Amino acid sequence: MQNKIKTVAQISYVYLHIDMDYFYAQLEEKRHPESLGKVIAVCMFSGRTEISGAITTVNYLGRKIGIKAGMPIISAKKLAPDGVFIHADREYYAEMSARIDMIIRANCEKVVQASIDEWNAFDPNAAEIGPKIKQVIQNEMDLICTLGVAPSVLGAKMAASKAKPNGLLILDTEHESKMINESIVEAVPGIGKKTTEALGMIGVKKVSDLKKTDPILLVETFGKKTGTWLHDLALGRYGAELGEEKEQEGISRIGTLKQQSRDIEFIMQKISELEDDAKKWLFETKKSYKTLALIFITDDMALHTKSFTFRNPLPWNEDITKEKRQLLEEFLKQNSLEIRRIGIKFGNFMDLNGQTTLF
DNA sequence: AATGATACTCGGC
DNA sequence: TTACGGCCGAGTATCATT
Repeated sequence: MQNKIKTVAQISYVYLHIDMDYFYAQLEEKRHPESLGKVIAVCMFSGRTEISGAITTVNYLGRKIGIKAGMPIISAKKLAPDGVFIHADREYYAEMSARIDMIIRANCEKVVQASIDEWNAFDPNAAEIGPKIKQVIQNEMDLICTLGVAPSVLGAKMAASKAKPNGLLILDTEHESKMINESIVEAVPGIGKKTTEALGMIGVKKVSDLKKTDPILLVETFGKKTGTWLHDLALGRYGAELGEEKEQEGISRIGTLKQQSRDIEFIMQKISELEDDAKKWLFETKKSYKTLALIFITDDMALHTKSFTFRNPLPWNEDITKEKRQLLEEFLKQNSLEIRRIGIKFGNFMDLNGQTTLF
């Protein structure tokens, strides 16, 4: 304890993860003061029946009584008969997200937006900047969020997960590896149900258990990429890079049919509506695409896709009636179930000379 | 064996 | 016990090419 002046190298707290708490529902709370003290859930209504649809986000009051994203609205209403159920307004959420993005960019050296309500950032002074960002978002937008600050991107993200809602957790190298090692493997982003189950079979429950696991076994079980990554995790090699901001790789629109159907004209009609909307985006962003896909959700809720890649990129206004119909007919030939929801996706963006638009 | 393209499925919010 | 949206990127399977 002699050397109290020793500076904990600030360079070790370089990454931030910023996560808006129950983002859509929090925004709607502000617009619906009558929801104060109540469950508020943001919903996507399919238009099929009065209440058919699913929950997108719910506040913590709702989560406490078991309402979750993805749940049918009718199930949620049974759990919270007095809850406030709001139509999703994605445009508004995107606007608010852009404002938060500006606040974060004004404060950090490097920023990558990870989703509509999540950011990763780099700054040598992350430990000082983190609390400040939280305060500015609170003051300027009246919104709460959770921040994690740590020596690695992974540590920052896991710190935020642990601290939410309305939290701030700053970890140095030692506490970061302690937190990660003591976590159950499922808490690590990138480890889902399947990997968790497979790890459980070889006796791995916590990240620290990975230390006792033969790396060769990990590679044999999970393949080179995942196996090596898991071994690195055990050794405390979390990887430091922030990654590059990625361009959007596709544009898709999905909708629910008024009733389930196998009628080609009826389905083609719905596809055209969705196509028009997606093409607006292609036009506005000046994208040409090489891949066209149709997305089918059958009566049993299973999702299927059929896609077609053109030899050359197509401009937004090129007629693709023939290809659409072909994909639909092919699907109907291979599947006997009725279609409940239908979608269209344009992807594999290129400029018209065939150069990729992604870096 | 590694790499890349394509088609398709899964999972998070 | 069922019920059920609309996106996105990541992951996986398969095949051709090197």
